Amino acid sequence: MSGERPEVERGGGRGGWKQDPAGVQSNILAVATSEFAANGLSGARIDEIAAKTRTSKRMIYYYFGDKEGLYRRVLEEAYRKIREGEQRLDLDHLPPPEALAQLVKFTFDHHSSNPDFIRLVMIENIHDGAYLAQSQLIGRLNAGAVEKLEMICRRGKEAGLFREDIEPIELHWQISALSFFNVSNRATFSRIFGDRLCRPEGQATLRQHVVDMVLRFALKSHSDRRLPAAAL
Amino acid sequence: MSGERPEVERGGGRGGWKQDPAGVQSNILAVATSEFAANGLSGARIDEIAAKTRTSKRMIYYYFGDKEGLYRRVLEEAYRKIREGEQRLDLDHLPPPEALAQLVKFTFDHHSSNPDFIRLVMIENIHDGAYLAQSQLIGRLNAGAVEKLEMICRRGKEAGLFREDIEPIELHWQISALSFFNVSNRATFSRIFGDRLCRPEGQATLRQHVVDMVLRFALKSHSDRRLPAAAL
Amino acid sequence: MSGERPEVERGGGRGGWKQDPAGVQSNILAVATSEFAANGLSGARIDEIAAKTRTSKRMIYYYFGDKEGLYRRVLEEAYRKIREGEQRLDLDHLPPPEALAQLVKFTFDHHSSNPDFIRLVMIENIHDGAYLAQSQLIGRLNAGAVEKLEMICRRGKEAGLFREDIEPIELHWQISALSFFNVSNRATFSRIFGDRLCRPEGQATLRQHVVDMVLRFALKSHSDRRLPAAAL
Amino acid sequence: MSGERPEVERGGGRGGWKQDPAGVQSNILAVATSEFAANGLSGARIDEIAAKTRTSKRMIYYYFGDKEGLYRRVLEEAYRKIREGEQRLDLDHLPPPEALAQLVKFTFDHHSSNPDFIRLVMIENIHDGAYLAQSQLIGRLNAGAVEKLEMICRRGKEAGLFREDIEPIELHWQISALSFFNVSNRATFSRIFGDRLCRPEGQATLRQHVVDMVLRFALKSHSDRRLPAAAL
DNA sequence: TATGAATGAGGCTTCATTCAT
DNA sequence: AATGAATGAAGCCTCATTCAT
Repeated sequence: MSGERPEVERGGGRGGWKQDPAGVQSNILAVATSEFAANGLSGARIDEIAAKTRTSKRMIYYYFGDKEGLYRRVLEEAYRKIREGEQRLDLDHLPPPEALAQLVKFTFDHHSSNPDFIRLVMIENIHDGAYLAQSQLIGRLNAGAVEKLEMICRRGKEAGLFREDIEPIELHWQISALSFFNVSNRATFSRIFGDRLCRPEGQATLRQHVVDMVLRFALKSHSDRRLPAAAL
Repeated sequence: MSGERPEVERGGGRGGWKQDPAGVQSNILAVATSEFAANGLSGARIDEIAAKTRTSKRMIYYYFGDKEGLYRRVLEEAYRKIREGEQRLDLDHLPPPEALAQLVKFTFDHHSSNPDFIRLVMIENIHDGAYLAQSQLIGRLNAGAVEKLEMICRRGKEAGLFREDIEPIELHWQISALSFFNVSNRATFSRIFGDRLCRPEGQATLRQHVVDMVLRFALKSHSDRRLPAAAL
Repeated sequence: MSGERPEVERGGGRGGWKQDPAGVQSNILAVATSEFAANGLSGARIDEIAAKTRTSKRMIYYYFGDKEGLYRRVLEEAYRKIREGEQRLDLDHLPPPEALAQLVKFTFDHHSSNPDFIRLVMIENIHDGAYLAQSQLIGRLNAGAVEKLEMICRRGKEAGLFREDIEPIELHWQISALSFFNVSNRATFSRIFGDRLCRPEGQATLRQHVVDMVLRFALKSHSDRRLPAAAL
Repeated sequence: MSGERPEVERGGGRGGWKQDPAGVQSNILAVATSEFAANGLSGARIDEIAAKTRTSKRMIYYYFGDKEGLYRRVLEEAYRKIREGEQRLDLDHLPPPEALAQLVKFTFDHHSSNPDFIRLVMIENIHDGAYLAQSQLIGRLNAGAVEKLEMICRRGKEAGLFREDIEPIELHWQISALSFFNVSNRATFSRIFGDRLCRPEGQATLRQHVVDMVLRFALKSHSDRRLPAAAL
């Protein structure tokens, strides 16, 4: 997300990016994404965004109407790219516990590699999700976000490996919480408790333990098998 | 944190709050806390804060220097109050698993009841923890933030109930992640997946499952007991 | 400098001065020159400047960035105009003593007719020349400021009329001192000693005596001719 | 002037400078002198002055009424000290040309050693001498400022050494101009033409040449003796 | 004689946005 | 499809000064 400017290639060697509406727009969006991610909605500056763009401030208004319109589009694009990434994951051929472990690892890594997305979601939450609510696109996109987990859970329960009371959406909540927090609160956490958990070894451990945590929660244990579910 | 104005009692109904520097300052801080929590550092307006205060804009600068100075103090006070709340929790008399469960529940509830604090931490993370880094106070305060967990872990391991490779700081990370996300991402999560998990019953379930998750992670299971620690 | 507004002609009476960036800028500069000259850098008010302009306060920031940026440009323009005036003086055809006399008279008159320039230089000196130091332009402009004196001195010495130890730069210092002080300290001097020297007759005498002073200093006298240079 | 705080000795070792109105006032004046000299009337800050004082801002108002009142007193004190210094010069026993030379050297050095005074006069000129005009004290003080020159001129003319048309007040103007400019315009002059004339050797030369210049102007030369005065 | 607390007015600057072509 | 010039509104902050004891 951050710094990504695929459209720079567009226009070839003739410097002819003018008259390339799509290129101009995606250039603006790329710059705006970094700026909003870095500074928030109110903290980002249209002038700053324009300056880092290959066009002018005027074009931002031309294509996106106003600051909020630009922010909304940035948010939509961010969700779209993230969901696209998730789609590429194929877990159907794995045994359910393994599939779940892979999904957790993937989520953890994916969040970790997309800090701008995380920051945009944080920012959107600061705004009570008001802009997300306005977007039809995001609603549609996220419908399929728990599909994979639903499939895994179903298969896990059918195989008698997963506890019966496991709910896909809650599992999603838990996996998200642990993967999201890892990026969102890195700054304050490491300033207070040191950056050991943020360094590569710490991250590897954390990642493995998040997998463990989710599996231990979802899988039937010896005791679960002997006890009624309500006992816990 | 939010809405708390202990100084309102001072001076009573006779308007005698003049010449009450401490009261004026804490009034400003209370208002500023809500405003910064609601709108972020750049989004908050000094004029707006001043208007909701019983004093004038000028006094904000008199006591706090500038907007960032006020924000820094708000952040400090927020951490101070939170840590004060945590201090009141006494878990030494409980068996380790029970103590851990209580700590998790407390954290979950505490975060849930202090959304302004959560928002301030989110905001501070958007700013890369830059203001937190400037505060000596917060550094000192948080030194003791994992003390309780250290005690619980030590007792749990001595009793042979906790896995030997459990680390207090990591446990703190996990508990925080799950409790923090519950508040921080409520807006986007519920707009995407519905608000079932946010409603009272959903919250109760989530809370119990967070406890479960942490305990299942920390406690030795039947299989752990039979296998060497390295097996996991 | 003061009151000069060449751009007023642009656009005529039809109000068509919009879309005339150069005109707007020079209008701002003209007004700002008077205001800074009258009140100093800290004493001048952007609001006041804007009010006397045909455009708005906003445009000042649009074109000059901030108050100091405007002041810097004012200073640059002031030096530029002064140096331009000096360039128009042609002294090569006069015998050296006469040329020197003309140069002194010109400087005396020039300073006298450009009190705003004098005040700006006073103000800049109060600021330790900090803004002048930032300007590349002024450095370049002043490179040629003593050229005329160098020529006169060379010719004067070659003709055996000027003392050999006369230095152009020092002569410039002396001429400047006497011409500058005449304007810069007029207020205090006349309030203390009366305004006789400031009235036309007084100024005429002063002017003539400044010429005398400089010539007596630069020219070989009867006694100089008979004595070795070191005797003085 | 600058940094001079004679009252620091007052109060002895008992730290008892409280209840020492005169000491407090002169402390304020000393600080205010530096600040006004450094920053001008509008540039100086009451807060800054107060902070560098051993009392509080409130006392400045207590003793001096307002900012302008303080400035006026600073100006008065500055003139008083300068004139006091001048009084100590005794030239009556010297032959007139020598006396004049001594007076010029003294003035040149005196200005050079009192840059804060020079700056205050520059600042006062920026304000058109308005505050000086309000001060009765300064009027009285300066009455005697040309007395010495009057005496020297009278003696010089009586001895047939000085030109008859030399006027004390004009001579004062010339000496002042050259000595004042040396300090007042040092910043801009040296930034434009290099600091050669400001370094010790340059200053020594300049000083000697100012003496020469004044003497050559005042003294009858061979040619003056032979020609009628009007010829020049 | 002295003072800590408080302040209205006005300063500089920035912001997202629109005008007019 | 694109743009240089212009802008009203509002932001943050500072200033000299006074209040009340």
